[in-house]
Amino acid sequence: MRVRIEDDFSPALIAESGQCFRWNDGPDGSLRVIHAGSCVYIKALSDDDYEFSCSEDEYERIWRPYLDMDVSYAGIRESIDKETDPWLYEAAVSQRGIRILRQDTFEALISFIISQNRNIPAIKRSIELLCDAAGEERTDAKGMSYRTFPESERIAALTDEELDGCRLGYRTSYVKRTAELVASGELDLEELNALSDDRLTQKLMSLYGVGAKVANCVLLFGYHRLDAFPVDVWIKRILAAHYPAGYDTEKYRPYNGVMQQYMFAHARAEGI
DNA sequence: AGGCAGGCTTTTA
DNA sequence: TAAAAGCCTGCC
Repeated sequence: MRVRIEDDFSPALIAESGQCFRWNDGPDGSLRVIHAGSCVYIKALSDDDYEFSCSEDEYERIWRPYLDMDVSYAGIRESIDKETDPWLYEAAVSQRGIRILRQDTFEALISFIISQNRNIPAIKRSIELLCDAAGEERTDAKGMSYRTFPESERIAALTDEELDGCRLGYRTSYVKRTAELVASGELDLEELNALSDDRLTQKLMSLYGVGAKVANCVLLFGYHRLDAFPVDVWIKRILAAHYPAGYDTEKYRPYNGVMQQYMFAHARAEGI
Protein backbone atom coordinates (compact mmCIF):
# COMPACT_ATOMS: atom_id res chain seq x y z
CA MET A 1 0.00 0.00 0.00
CA ARG A 2 0.99 3.61 -0.53
CA VAL A 3 1.52 5.76 2.58
CA ARG A 4 1.99 9.51 2.85
CA ILE A 5 4.40 10.46 5.65
CA GLU A 6 5.03 14.16 6.11
CA ASP A 7 7.04 14.04 9.32
CA ASP A 8 10.82 13.41 9.31
CA PHE A 9 11.28 9.89 7.94
CA SER A 10 14.25 8.34 6.16
CA PRO A 11 14.35 4.55 5.92
CA ALA A 12 17.93 4.72 4.63
CA LEU A 13 19.14 6.73 7.64
CA ILE A 14 17.25 4.54 10.10
CA ALA A 15 18.82 1.43 8.52
CA GLU A 16 22.29 2.91 9.07
CA SER A 17 21.60 4.41 12.49
CA GLY A 18 22.82 1.47 14.55
CA GLN A 19 19.61 1.16 16.58
CA CYS A 20 18.28 -1.79 14.56
CA PHE A 21 20.06 -4.75 13.04
CA ARG A 22 17.49 -6.33 10.72
CA TRP A 23 17.03 -3.61 8.12
CA ASN A 24 18.75 -4.62 4.89
CA ASP A 25 18.84 -3.50 1.29
CA GLY A 26 16.10 -5.04 -0.85
CA PRO A 27 15.45 -4.85 -4.59
CA ASP A 28 14.96 -1.53 -6.43
CA GLY A 29 16.28 0.63 -3.62
CA SER A 30 13.82 -0.73 -1.09
CA LEU A 31 14.60 -1.60 2.52
CA ARG A 32 13.60 -5.01 3.87
CA VAL A 33 12.61 -4.84 7.52
CA ILE A 34 11.93 -7.72 9.88
CA HIS A 35 10.06 -7.04 13.12
CA ALA A 36 7.43 -8.68 15.33
CA GLY A 37 7.31 -11.86 13.26
CA SER A 38 6.65 -9.89 10.07
CA CYS A 39 8.67 -8.65 7.15
CA VAL A 40 7.97 -5.65 4.97
CA TYR A 41 9.64 -3.88 2.05
CA ILE A 42 9.65 -0.09 2.26
CA LYS A 43 10.34 1.92 -0.86
CA ALA A 44 10.45 5.71 -1.20
CA LEU A 45 8.34 6.96 -4.10
CA SER A 46 8.91 10.66 -3.44
CA ASP A 47 9.89 12.84 -0.47
CA ASP A 48 6.65 12.06 1.35
CA ASP A 49 5.29 8.95 -0.34
CA TYR A 50 6.25 5.40 0.45
CA GLU A 51 5.25 1.98 -0.77
CA PHE A 52 4.87 -0.67 1.93
CA SER A 53 4.54 -4.28 0.75
CA CYS A 54 1.70 -5.02 3.16
CA SER A 55 -2.00 -4.48 3.70
CA GLU A 56 -3.41 -1.34 5.27
CA ASP A 57 -4.43 -3.43 8.26
CA GLU A 58 -0.89 -4.71 8.78
CA TYR A 59 0.55 -1.23 8.34
CA GLU A 60 -1.74 0.17 11.02
CA ARG A 61 -1.28 -2.77 13.34
CA ILE A 62 2.48 -3.35 13.05
CA TRP A 63 4.47 -0.85 11.02
CA ARG A 64 2.92 2.49 11.94
CA PRO A 65 3.43 1.93 15.69
CA TYR A 66 6.90 0.44 15.09
CA LEU A 67 7.92 3.57 13.18
CA ASP A 68 6.56 5.71 16.03
CA MET A 69 4.37 7.75 13.74
CA ASP A 70 2.51 9.47 16.58
CA VAL A 71 5.62 11.39 17.64
CA SER A 72 6.72 14.49 15.69
CA TYR A 73 10.44 14.14 15.11
CA ALA A 74 10.42 17.37 13.13
CA GLY A 75 9.19 19.07 16.28
CA ILE A 76 11.92 17.53 18.41
CA ARG A 77 14.56 18.39 15.81
CA GLU A 78 13.37 21.98 15.57
CA SER A 79 13.72 22.43 19.31
CA ILE A 80 17.52 22.31 18.96
CA ASP A 81 19.19 25.62 19.74
CA LYS A 82 21.36 26.46 16.73
CA GLU A 83 23.33 29.11 18.64
CA THR A 84 24.34 27.14 21.70
CA ASP A 85 24.46 23.66 20.07
CA PRO A 86 25.75 24.21 16.53
CA TRP A 87 27.21 20.73 16.11
CA LEU A 88 24.08 19.02 17.39
CA TYR A 89 22.03 21.23 15.07
CA GLU A 90 24.21 20.25 12.13
CA ALA A 91 23.94 16.57 13.13
CA ALA A 92 20.14 16.78 13.23
CA VAL A 93 19.98 18.46 9.83
CA SER A 94 22.19 15.84 8.20
CA GLN A 95 20.42 12.98 10.00
CA ARG A 96 16.89 14.36 9.59
CA GLY A 97 14.63 11.35 9.13
CA ILE A 98 15.97 9.20 11.94
CA ARG A 99 13.21 8.04 14.28
CA ILE A 100 13.41 5.93 17.42
CA LEU A 101 11.75 2.62 16.54
CA ARG A 102 9.44 0.84 18.95
CA GLN A 103 11.37 -2.41 18.88
CA ASP A 104 10.43 -5.57 20.68
CA THR A 105 11.86 -5.42 24.20
CA PHE A 106 13.33 -8.92 24.31
CA GLU A 107 14.86 -8.55 20.87
CA ALA A 108 16.44 -5.23 21.88
CA LEU A 109 17.79 -6.70 25.10
CA ILE A 110 19.44 -9.66 23.41
CA SER A 111 20.62 -7.59 20.45
CA PHE A 112 22.36 -5.00 22.59
CA ILE A 113 23.95 -7.65 24.80
CA ILE A 114 25.34 -9.09 21.58
CA SER A 115 26.46 -5.63 20.43
CA GLN A 116 29.01 -5.05 23.16
CA ASN A 117 32.57 -4.47 22.04
CA ARG A 118 31.75 -5.19 18.39
CA ASN A 119 31.11 -3.29 15.20
CA ILE A 120 27.79 -3.28 13.40
CA PRO A 121 28.51 -5.82 10.61
CA ALA A 122 29.60 -8.34 13.25
CA ILE A 123 26.51 -7.64 15.36
CA LYS A 124 24.20 -8.15 12.40
CA ARG A 125 25.94 -11.38 11.48
CA SER A 126 25.51 -12.86 14.96
CA ILE A 127 21.85 -11.85 15.11
CA GLU A 128 21.11 -13.46 11.74
CA LEU A 129 22.89 -16.64 12.87
CA LEU A 130 20.77 -16.63 16.04
CA CYS A 131 17.60 -16.17 14.00
CA ASP A 132 18.68 -18.97 11.65
CA ALA A 133 19.31 -21.23 14.62
CA ALA A 134 16.15 -20.55 16.60
CA GLY A 135 13.73 -18.27 14.72
CA GLU A 136 10.69 -19.42 12.76
CA GLU A 137 10.96 -19.56 9.00
CA ARG A 138 8.35 -17.54 7.12
CA THR A 139 7.80 -16.19 3.64
CA ASP A 140 7.65 -12.50 2.77
CA ALA A 141 5.58 -10.56 0.21
CA LYS A 142 8.09 -11.34 -2.54
CA GLY A 143 8.15 -15.06 -1.82
CA MET A 144 11.53 -14.88 -0.10
CA SER A 145 12.06 -16.72 3.13
CA TYR A 146 13.03 -14.98 6.36
CA ARG A 147 13.32 -15.92 9.99
CA THR A 148 11.68 -14.25 12.95
CA PHE A 149 13.67 -13.17 15.98
CA PRO A 150 13.48 -16.17 18.33
CA GLU A 151 11.28 -16.36 21.41
CA SER A 152 13.18 -16.61 24.70
CA GLU A 153 12.22 -20.28 25.02
CA ARG A 154 13.77 -21.09 21.66
CA ILE A 155 17.06 -19.46 22.58
CA ALA A 156 17.04 -21.09 26.01
CA ALA A 157 16.52 -24.47 24.32
CA LEU A 158 19.62 -24.16 22.10
CA THR A 159 22.56 -26.37 22.94
CA ASP A 160 25.88 -24.75 23.80
CA GLU A 161 27.21 -25.85 20.43
CA GLU A 162 24.31 -24.23 18.59
CA LEU A 163 24.72 -21.00 20.52
CA ASP A 164 28.48 -21.06 19.90
CA GLY A 165 27.66 -21.31 16.21
CA CYS A 166 26.17 -17.83 16.42
CA ARG A 167 29.68 -16.43 16.98
CA LEU A 168 28.74 -14.68 20.20
CA GLY A 169 32.14 -15.26 21.81
CA TYR A 170 32.18 -14.52 25.52
CA ARG A 171 28.65 -13.07 25.22
CA THR A 172 27.23 -16.59 24.80
CA SER A 173 26.68 -17.05 28.53
CA TYR A 174 25.11 -13.59 28.82
CA VAL A 175 22.58 -14.39 26.08
CA LYS A 176 21.91 -17.85 27.48
CA ARG A 177 21.28 -16.71 31.03
CA THR A 178 19.10 -13.80 29.97
CA ALA A 179 17.00 -15.98 27.66
CA GLU A 180 16.59 -18.58 30.42
CA LEU A 181 15.50 -15.93 32.90
CA VAL A 182 12.84 -14.61 30.52
CA ALA A 183 11.72 -18.08 29.42
CA SER A 184 11.25 -19.22 33.01
CA GLY A 185 9.11 -16.20 33.81
CA GLU A 186 11.50 -15.11 36.51
CA LEU A 187 12.17 -11.97 34.48
CA ASP A 188 9.03 -10.29 33.10
CA LEU A 189 10.19 -7.57 30.72
CA GLU A 190 6.70 -6.18 30.20
CA GLU A 191 6.14 -5.81 33.91
CA LEU A 192 9.30 -3.70 34.19
CA ASN A 193 7.66 -1.06 32.04
CA ALA A 194 5.98 0.25 35.20
CA LEU A 195 9.38 1.30 36.59
CA SER A 196 10.84 4.78 36.33
CA ASP A 197 13.80 5.29 33.99
CA ASP A 198 16.27 5.12 36.87
CA ARG A 199 14.74 2.02 38.44
CA LEU A 200 14.50 0.29 35.08
CA THR A 201 18.17 1.03 34.40
CA GLN A 202 19.13 -0.44 37.78
CA LYS A 203 17.05 -3.55 37.18
CA LEU A 204 18.52 -4.14 33.73
CA MET A 205 22.06 -3.59 35.02
CA SER A 206 21.49 -6.34 37.55
CA LEU A 207 21.33 -8.80 34.65
CA TYR A 208 24.47 -10.77 33.86
CA GLY A 209 26.23 -9.14 30.91
CA VAL A 210 24.29 -5.87 31.02
CA GLY A 211 26.20 -2.73 31.99
CA ALA A 212 25.27 0.94 31.87
CA LYS A 213 25.63 1.32 28.14
CA VAL A 214 23.58 -1.72 27.16
CA ALA A 215 20.94 -0.91 29.80
CA ASN A 216 20.50 2.58 28.35
CA CYS A 217 20.22 1.19 24.82
CA VAL A 218 17.49 -1.17 26.02
CA LEU A 219 15.66 1.74 27.66
CA LEU A 220 15.85 3.84 24.53
CA PHE A 221 15.26 1.19 21.88
CA GLY A 222 13.39 -1.55 23.76
CA TYR A 223 11.24 0.50 26.12
CA HIS A 224 10.99 3.66 24.04
CA ARG A 225 12.25 5.82 26.90
CA LEU A 226 13.19 8.74 24.68
CA ASP A 227 15.16 10.46 27.44
CA ALA A 228 17.66 7.60 27.87
CA PHE A 229 21.14 8.67 26.80
CA PRO A 230 23.49 5.75 26.07
CA VAL A 231 27.13 6.81 26.37
CA ASP A 232 29.51 4.72 24.31
CA VAL A 233 32.96 5.36 22.88
CA TRP A 234 31.52 7.51 20.07
CA ILE A 235 29.44 9.69 22.36
CA LYS A 236 32.41 10.07 24.72
CA ARG A 237 34.55 11.32 21.86
CA ILE A 238 31.81 13.60 20.56
CA LEU A 239 31.18 15.21 23.92
CA ALA A 240 34.91 15.64 24.52
CA ALA A 241 35.28 17.33 21.14
CA HIS A 242 32.17 19.51 21.08
CA TYR A 243 31.25 19.94 24.74
CA PRO A 244 34.57 20.24 26.57
CA ALA A 245 32.83 22.07 29.41
CA GLY A 246 30.22 19.32 29.77
CA TYR A 247 26.96 18.43 28.03
CA ASP A 248 23.78 19.49 29.78
CA THR A 249 21.16 16.75 29.65
CA GLU A 250 18.54 19.04 31.21
CA LYS A 251 18.03 21.19 28.15
CA TYR A 252 16.49 18.62 25.81
CA ARG A 253 14.62 16.56 28.36
CA PRO A 254 12.66 14.38 27.75
CA TYR A 255 14.28 13.76 24.34
CA ASN A 256 17.94 13.23 25.17
CA GLY A 257 17.88 9.88 23.40
CA VAL A 258 16.79 11.43 20.13
CA MET A 259 19.65 13.92 20.34
CA GLN A 260 22.00 11.05 21.10
CA GLN A 261 20.91 9.32 17.90
CA TYR A 262 21.48 12.42 15.78
CA MET A 263 24.97 12.82 17.25
CA PHE A 264 25.90 9.16 17.02
CA ALA A 265 24.70 8.71 13.45
CA HIS A 266 26.24 11.97 12.25
CA ALA A 267 29.60 11.15 13.81
CA ARG A 268 29.62 7.72 12.20
CA ALA A 269 28.63 9.07 8.79
CA GLU A 270 30.66 12.27 8.68
CA GLY A 271 33.28 12.01 11.41
CA ILE A 272 33.47 13.81 14.70
C1' DA B 1 32.73 2.09 49.11
C1' DG B 2 34.04 2.86 44.50
C1' DG B 3 37.69 3.03 40.89
C1' DC B 4 40.86 0.65 37.89
C1' DA B 5 43.55 -2.96 35.21
C1' DG B 6 43.28 -6.94 32.63
C1' DG B 7 40.88 -10.41 30.14
C1' DC B 8 37.47 -11.88 27.13
C1' DT B 9 35.67 -14.13 21.55
C1' DT B 10 35.35 -12.84 17.07
C1' DT B 11 35.26 -9.79 13.17
C1' DT B 12 36.57 -5.82 10.65
C1' DA B 13 39.57 -2.52 8.52
C1' DT C 1 47.66 -5.44 14.47
C1' DA C 2 44.32 -2.47 16.70
C1' DA C 3 39.87 -1.41 17.48
C1' DA C 4 35.12 -2.59 17.85
C1' DA C 5 27.26 0.94 20.36
C1' DG C 6 31.49 -3.16 26.95
C1' DC C 7 31.18 -6.06 30.91
C1' DC C 8 33.03 -9.09 34.54
C1' DT C 9 36.30 -10.26 37.98
C1' DG C 10 39.77 -9.37 41.19
C1' DC C 11 42.49 -6.06 43.51
C1' DC C 12 43.30 -1.85 45.91
